[in-house]
Amino acid sequence: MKINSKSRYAVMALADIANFNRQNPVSLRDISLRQNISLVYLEQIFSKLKKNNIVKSIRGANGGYVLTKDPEQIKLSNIFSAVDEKVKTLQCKRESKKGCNGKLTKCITHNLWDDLEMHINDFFDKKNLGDLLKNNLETRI
Amino acid sequence: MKINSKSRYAVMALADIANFNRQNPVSLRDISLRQNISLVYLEQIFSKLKKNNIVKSIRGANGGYVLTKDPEQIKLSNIFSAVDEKVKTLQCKRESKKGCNGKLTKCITHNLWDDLEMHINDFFDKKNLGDLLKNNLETRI
DNA sequence: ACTAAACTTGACTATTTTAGTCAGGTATAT
DNA sequence: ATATACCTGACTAAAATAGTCAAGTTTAGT
Repeated sequence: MKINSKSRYAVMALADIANFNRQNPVSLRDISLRQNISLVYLEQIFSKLKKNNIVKSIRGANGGYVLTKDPEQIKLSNIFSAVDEKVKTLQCKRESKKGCNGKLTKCITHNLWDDLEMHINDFFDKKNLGDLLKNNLETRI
Repeated sequence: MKINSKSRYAVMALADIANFNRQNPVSLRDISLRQNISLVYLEQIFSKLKKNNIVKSIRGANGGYVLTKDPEQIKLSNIFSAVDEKVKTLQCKRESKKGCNGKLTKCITHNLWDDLEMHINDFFDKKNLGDLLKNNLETRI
């Protein structure tokens, strides 16, 4: 089980913005340098974050990105769904309360994966950007 | 985030053994048919489970595999470590309490991934094969 | 008006991982 | 004997990952 780089970078970049400047726009170039993430890759990621209304962009010289909300109001689950990170532990379809893989009964491990999925999603739903900043007051980059 | 097929199959197959017969050896062929998993793939998986002392094999005609312990004593974390499933949400090294990616401070999201990793591992440490069987008494395959 | 800084978009690609297959064994209950 | 079952390692097609590349558009500042 791994977190993919898009999600990881998205969280890092947003935390960087929140950490560095909450008023003025922060340019991707700065984030790229501070967090050591490819600029062009960041552009891809921020395009999605913008579409999902997590950041807004300010164009032109001295432009950049700003958070649309307080860090406390941005849940990790919001960020992940924006960059298409999916927690998917079940192979068979969740909707079919019974019947996996064309059979009549639920597969034997169905409830287990379902449980785990809820567990992880719950975690992401409870953590927000603000929590990250608190955690890193003394060790921030 | 996904569970890979080796881990998923390992859990399914062990649950199948526990569910189907706790005394006599269960052949991979039977598991393959019941759970719809490739026989040769199962052989790969069981080779690892055996090395890690989760099952023992009985060779020859009417042979197969038996659990080495009660289902209640086989934790999912045991199974996963046997088939090399790793929960790895951190990119940087856990050991370095400070200092990620060659920098002097922890990266801003370090504690978050660390937290998540513990969360998931904890879950796998608490669940055992026996729990699976209980969950599936009425809907077993 | 110009221009450099900054964002935008979509196509493309090398590498790695995943999810297996294939071939050719060895061991043993009946 | 021999069929059934386990055992091992090399191999591979397909998908996902982690980006790069090229060619823009927009706009703040001068």
